[in-house]
Amino acid sequence: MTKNLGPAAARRTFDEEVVLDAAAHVFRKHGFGGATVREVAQAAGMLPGSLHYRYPSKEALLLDLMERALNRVLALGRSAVESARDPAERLRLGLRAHIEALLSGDDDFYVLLYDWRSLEGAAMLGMLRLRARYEAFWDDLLQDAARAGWVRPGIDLELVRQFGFGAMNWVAQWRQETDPRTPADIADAFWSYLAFGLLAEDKRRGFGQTTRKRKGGRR
Amino acid sequence: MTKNLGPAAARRTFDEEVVLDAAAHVFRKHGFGGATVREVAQAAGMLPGSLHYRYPSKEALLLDLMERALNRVLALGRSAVESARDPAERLRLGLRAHIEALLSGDDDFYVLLYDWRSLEGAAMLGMLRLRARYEAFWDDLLQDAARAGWVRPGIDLELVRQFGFGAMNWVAQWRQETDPRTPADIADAFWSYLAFGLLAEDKRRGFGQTTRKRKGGRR
DNA sequence: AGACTTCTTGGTCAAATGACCAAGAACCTC
DNA sequence: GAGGTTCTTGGTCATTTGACCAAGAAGTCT
Repeated sequence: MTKNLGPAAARRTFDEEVVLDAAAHVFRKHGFGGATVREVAQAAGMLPGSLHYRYPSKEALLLDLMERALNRVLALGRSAVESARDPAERLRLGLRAHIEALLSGDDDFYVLLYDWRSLEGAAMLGMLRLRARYEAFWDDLLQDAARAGWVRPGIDLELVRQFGFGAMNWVAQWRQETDPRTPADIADAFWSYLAFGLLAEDKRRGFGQTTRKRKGGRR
Repeated sequence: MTKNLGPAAARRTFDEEVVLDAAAHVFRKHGFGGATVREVAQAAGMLPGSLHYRYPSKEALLLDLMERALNRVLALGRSAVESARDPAERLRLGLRAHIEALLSGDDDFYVLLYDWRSLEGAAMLGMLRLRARYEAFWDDLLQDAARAGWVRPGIDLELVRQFGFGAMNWVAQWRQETDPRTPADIADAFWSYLAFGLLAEDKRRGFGQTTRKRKGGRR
């Protein structure tokens, strides 16, 4: 299967992948707190000592894992989006990429989503910095769309990003393997709801089209 | 503070609340797997033995806790919604109630959101049944709106529910105590985005207003 | 106040857990 | 194939963990 990739270093990275895959699987199943290094080792096909040789602590595993996850979504998002110039289309493609990543079966993303609270101190800060890059990726997409006049006025783009993140990430929670909707179906439906809204044409009058009764001023 | 509510039974329920509050706090902080019964006991102001007297196991705590959480959101949602007849307004009020609950500081909801994976077997099934009641509450709201002609055709209401759940629940993740937006602000903004969509008026032509390229047929 | 129930105390117990390591096997390089 | 490096083995070790309990204290009721 995996032919000889060259000398030692290559196998080392390969091994690391295997270990992180195992960790992702176990952490996803039990949560970081509930998982044991022994089970990770077993899932990786090695003894606990061998795992310890590669990773000195459980937390180190979590860190590398979440970093890998973040790099992966970011890479997938960027590559998905680059094929289109149109800002709205780029948003749609980004949405697709994110949801397809989540539903690809890669356990990494679940750990990224659900074990955030297990990070501490510097580890947390590092992750936040990395996460900020992904958020910036989306903010760019949104701002490009807004600048090109695609977005109706009065919309808080940061709120939209969070709104979208929530909707997308939640898919990992509810979507079953047996669901007839493909990831792309779901993404496109989400895009359509988000872009056009739910209301029927004849019901769109009579409501403030931006938030009603604003409280604080814009920041 | 808490005046004598009457005889023993009252204090017992009060005690149980205290214990569940403590459990909610600890589970939220470390996750169910990472939390210890000792810490729960301490947070509840009692020795581990006393906690054991009330709850025979850690899992029993989780169960009661999640049940309480589910009953709470459901009750809050129902009561928020009953003041309006208009289907769109009822949706907006439901959204508000859900988000305000999440941001109220009640730890229960975080446990409900993040420790689902710690449930097993019958416990899981029981929770699913309870959760279904909350989902049904929302489906009713959505179907009422659709039946009254508020929703543009071709929209998958179940998908909309999940879409909304995701957006709402995610708020618990990102919203900081220092955020100038009130929970109601956020809820109303979400409602506006969901109802009207993001696109500017002049950009709404030329796209299929429902999902493009449907794959499977409608179920 | 006496009888009874409820709850707490302070601890035990076996199992699990994260971290660690000495000794040796496997591998690589020259 | 010798010498050095990398990795594995099989285990140890101090803690922590969930569960449990006998004995007594506190509360309740009549």
